[in-house]
Amino acid sequence: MTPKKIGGERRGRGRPPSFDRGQALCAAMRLFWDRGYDGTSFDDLIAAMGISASSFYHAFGSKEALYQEAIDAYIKVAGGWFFAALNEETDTRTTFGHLLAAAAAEFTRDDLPAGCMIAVAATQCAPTQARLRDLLASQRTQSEDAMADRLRRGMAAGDLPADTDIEALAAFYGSLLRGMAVQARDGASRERLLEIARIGMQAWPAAQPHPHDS
Amino acid sequence: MTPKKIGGERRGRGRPPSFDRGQALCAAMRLFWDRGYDGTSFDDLIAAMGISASSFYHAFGSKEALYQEAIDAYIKVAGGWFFAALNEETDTRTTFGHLLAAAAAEFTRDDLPAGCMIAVAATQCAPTQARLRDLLASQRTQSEDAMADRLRRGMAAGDLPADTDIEALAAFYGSLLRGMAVQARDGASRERLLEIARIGMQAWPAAQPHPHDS
DNA sequence: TTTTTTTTGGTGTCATCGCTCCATAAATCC
DNA sequence: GGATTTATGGAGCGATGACACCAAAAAAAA
Repeated sequence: MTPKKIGGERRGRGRPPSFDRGQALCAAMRLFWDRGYDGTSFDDLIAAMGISASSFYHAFGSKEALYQEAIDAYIKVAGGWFFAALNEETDTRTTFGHLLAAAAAEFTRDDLPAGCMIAVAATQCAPTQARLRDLLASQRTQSEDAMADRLRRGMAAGDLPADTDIEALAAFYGSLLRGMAVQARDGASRERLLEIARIGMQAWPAAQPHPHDS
Repeated sequence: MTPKKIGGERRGRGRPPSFDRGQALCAAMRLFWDRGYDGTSFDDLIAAMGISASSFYHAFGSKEALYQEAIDAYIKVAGGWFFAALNEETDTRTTFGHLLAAAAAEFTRDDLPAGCMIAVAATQCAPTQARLRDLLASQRTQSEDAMADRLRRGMAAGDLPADTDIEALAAFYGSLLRGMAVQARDGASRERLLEIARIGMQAWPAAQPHPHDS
């Protein structure tokens, strides 16, 4: 096979890879995203990545290791809009409104698989896959923690009533996002997801009545 | 093996089964519920059901056929509390509050697997399992339709503003329930789920201001 | 008792899955 | 150019997964 020039700079001794590792990883991510870990076979992977079994193991080690890399790659993609929305410089309520709207849009892109790669992955799996299950559950926890952090900042800024249960509110929006991801995978339209998001924002804690408020 | 007396009445000619079909199906349902379709192997199944491979195929036909029966059995279990809550004779808002609370309780029973068997099943799977995916998606749609029906009745009874988007509201509570199921599988406590449910009820449509309302 | 019907135990099969090995190819370094 | 290093192609391997077959067993029916 004709070796292709990949990436600008090349150095190091041996034969250069005939494929772009990043592109191959991206192809694997899409496949895992769409079909899950079990639903994606080794042969599916190397076909989609355009590489041979030996190159696969040489470059990625194992299916499970590749999956973990794919998760990391996904977090670079989804974490992009997720944290961008969370770190927006607006009041907390607007931030969460935008976060849900961004999710509705991202879950229904036509250039990527529907839904979220992590939201509902490995919730039902064999005991032998406990590692994957824990990995995914941990990622879900982390995204919820990020939302809780943002809510805490919001409370400090006075955007939320002082008696708001931050953890519960973060769990609520985390649940809603996961449910939206399922809807997306079942074929829900972007508009439908936006409606769900809009209703979800109706649950935003009402401001406490203050003596000096209108 | 000593043939066991099972069920009250026996008739028909041949050798009686040495196991209770209902119990075996129940054991399979629990396993599928906990581990999903892919995560449950043939050997796992016959071990949990306490029967041999030949008895398995004789009684259930195939793994996929058994899964469908297990889904039906689950619907008998979960449909019980689900439709009981939906058909409660109260106002619509109270009904949905009780529905979410019932889900929180049922998703965290200590005598059954956590979460819901259907909520997030087969959202990511191989193309060869399109049948299962469609089956599960259809079940999810049905439960959402049932909620929409109840909301429509509620609107007719004046429990909901006339401009309420019924489909969107049903999709919202459907999403929330699925998200709660994921939380449950990730180990969330019943109390946490109840908090999520409580917040979800804050999204209930506000009554339209009427001239003759207080 | 004999026949008929149904279930069971045990063994075998066939495909797939994830993975490994090794000889060879293609690059750099000396 | 030769040595060294890294990647590739291709063949194959052991385990598992889902399932099939068939003779024997256990019941009712004749």
